[in-house]
Amino acid sequence: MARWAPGAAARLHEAALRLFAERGFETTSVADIAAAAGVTERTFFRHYADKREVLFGGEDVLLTAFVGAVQGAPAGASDLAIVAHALDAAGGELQRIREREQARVRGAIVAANVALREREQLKMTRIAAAVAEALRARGTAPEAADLAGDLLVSVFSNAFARWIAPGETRDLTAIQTELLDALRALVAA
Amino acid sequence: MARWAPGAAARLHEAALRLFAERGFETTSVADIAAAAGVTERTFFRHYADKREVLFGGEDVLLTAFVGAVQGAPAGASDLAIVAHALDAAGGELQRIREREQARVRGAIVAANVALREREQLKMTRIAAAVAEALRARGTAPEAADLAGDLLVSVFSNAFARWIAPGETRDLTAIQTELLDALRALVAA
DNA sequence: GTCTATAGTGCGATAGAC
DNA sequence: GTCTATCGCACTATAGAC
Repeated sequence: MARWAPGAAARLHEAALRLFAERGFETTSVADIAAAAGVTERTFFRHYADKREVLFGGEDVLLTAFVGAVQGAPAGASDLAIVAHALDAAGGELQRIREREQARVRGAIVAANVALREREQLKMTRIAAAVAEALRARGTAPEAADLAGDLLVSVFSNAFARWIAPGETRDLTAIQTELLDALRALVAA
Repeated sequence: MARWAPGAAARLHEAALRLFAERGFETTSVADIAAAAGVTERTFFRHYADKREVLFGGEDVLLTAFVGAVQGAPAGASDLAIVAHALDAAGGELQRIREREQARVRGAIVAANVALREREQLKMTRIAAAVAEALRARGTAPEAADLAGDLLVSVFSNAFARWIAPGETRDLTAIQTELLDALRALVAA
């Protein structure tokens, strides 16, 4: 018999998700979450640097998927083709590991709180910077790489928001492709 | 003789800028700023909702300039032409009201701290949303409007970062025009 | 695991301006 | 009298230090 039940991080994550959904992010204290998970406040902060991080645990999965796809894109592909390839690869990966309903619950929690929206945007900015860096490593000019990174994040974020919108049933990658086409039309006009 | 010196908000802003530049954002407490401005902590929070806001006072000047330019763009202009027009108008306005050296000091403070970078990104996201809304009001399709708002913010942010980079002497609007051209080339390829 | 600094809120009291 | 800006104090929660 273990001294404590194992999987404290996972229990904290589950408890936090449930309490945030029920009572909101701000009105749920770290003490509440810790108590619900059967640990002390101190243990919460050992697993998560701050209260928001409990909702941003596996965030670098997405970043890694995007960067890996950029690195693995065919040689000689245009920057926009690389972006399209990365969106397809990472979008597919994301759908494999995250259920849409689960994403909807989390999305509603994040949307309801400014501090969480800020954290989400930081995550996306980091992805944009990492993609830009991966493009520069392939030889793309610095300015173009930065713009392409932002562009990828813009298409992904807009597509993701629509993917978790109520009533939406299309594939994430299908929405991404549609938005990328809309972007081409926008800039070509 | 007034009971207190007037302009508490301005004094707090100046004191905060100076102390953040000297000692960093995190290592400067609100009590330090308030003391330097000759008021109490409570007065700081009456003028600024939180510690970061003291650096984001006139933020809606930029948002207003962008939205106004979108609304004032010639009828029948393409979405990209409207974006280009708004960048020119708001970029010119920004240079009129903000000195580059002052922007460099503030930029260094913001760049040195994650919480401030998050706040800055929230500001840019709000601009993107407001521009998208203004475009939708002109009849642009929702998806295209959202993408165009992000695109405007991407060009502006990248141009602004380069404008305050050490050694840079070009006009903000010139950098914006160059980046918008780079974006056209990127998407056309 | 405990202790402490700091951010941020709520509310009543106060002193001038109008 | 009303309105407004400030003070002063008590309080909670986060987060880091020890």
